[in-house]
Amino acid sequence: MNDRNGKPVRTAITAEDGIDLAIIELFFFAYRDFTSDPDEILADYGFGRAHHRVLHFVNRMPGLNVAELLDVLKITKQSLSRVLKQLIDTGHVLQIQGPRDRRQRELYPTAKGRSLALALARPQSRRIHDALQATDAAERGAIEMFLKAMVNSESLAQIDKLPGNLPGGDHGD
Amino acid sequence: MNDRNGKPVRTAITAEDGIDLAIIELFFFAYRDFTSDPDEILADYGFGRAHHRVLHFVNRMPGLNVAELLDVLKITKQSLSRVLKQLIDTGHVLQIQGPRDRRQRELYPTAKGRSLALALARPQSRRIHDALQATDAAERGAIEMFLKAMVNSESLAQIDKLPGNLPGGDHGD
DNA sequence: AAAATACGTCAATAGTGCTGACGTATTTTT
DNA sequence: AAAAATACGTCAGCACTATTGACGTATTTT
Repeated sequence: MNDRNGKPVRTAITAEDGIDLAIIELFFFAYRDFTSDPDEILADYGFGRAHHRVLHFVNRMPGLNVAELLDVLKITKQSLSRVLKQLIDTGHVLQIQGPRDRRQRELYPTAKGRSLALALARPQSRRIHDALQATDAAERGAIEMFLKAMVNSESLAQIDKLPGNLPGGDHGD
Repeated sequence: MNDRNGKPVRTAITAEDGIDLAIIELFFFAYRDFTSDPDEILADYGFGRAHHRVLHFVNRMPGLNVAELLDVLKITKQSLSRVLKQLIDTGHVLQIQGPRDRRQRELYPTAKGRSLALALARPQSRRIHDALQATDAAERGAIEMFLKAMVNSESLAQIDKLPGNLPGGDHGD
């Protein structure tokens, strides 16, 4: 049964195969390690990565409603509900009835939720800062441009809605 | 119960908080969209991201044994076992008894496994290529250096073992 | 008054990961 | 040769995130 499906391929995939392996692999390792910092903190609260994402965007767009949050995260409301419920029950997030449309629930962080969001962002920011220590402004621009160009246009629309992000800050093209 | 835990914070976290929000958020969206390309292909096979990772590294380091694979992926053997079993049962990966140490199982892709690995890497490589279209060599170097600097030193050791990656290719510092 | 919308929730399922425990084949150490 | 360590596989149970489908309620729009 070991070789029923043909012989083993003994050569490695390499750059000759026309694949940008270097960046594919760097991206994988970099993102894994990038998320490991907040993961450790979250574990103390019994939270996971989903809580982090919700908390982050509630802090970045206070007052957004549930539909808007689902749109940013691109998950279903059933997935969101448990995570959001836990964040509300633990006093990190508040729901306030929409002033114009009372069907809506506006989401806000509490002071506690703000504090946790910053604690989660801090090690990530430090990692970025350290990684950029010998980087000049032009290089940083190239890095941001690259990351932005890796994003789908739908996601890009979400990014441009975040405060402090100059819409159309795309220097390329 | 809505405001038992204090008042809503109505201001957004911004760069003033000393956090590099731009890159944190770009990294999140970029990685999510980067993985969405292979995810669609994997769904046709009933596979998930874990299968992708195993298949990728088996193709990049043919003949590696189970312990080495666990070391690269940083998961437990129990987590690996289901995923690896499925890849073997579907004829994408072969296990061959280690020649020197017969306790070991060397992992190789089949032609089918190689083909799928390339099919999964291709859209990611194209996305990278497109993102870099207006990028010169120096900028590309800065991007690779940044990604590499984002990685933990333990992970870096793994990267340097991959074929085609000049060990110590770190230009920084 | 009827239809659409925003949201919450119940139920079932899938994929990935974990810890702990145990068994077997094989190699290394004593 | 016997004992210990190693490499691997597997069983069992659990947690987190995400999915689809269905249904209910309050509210707004038509």
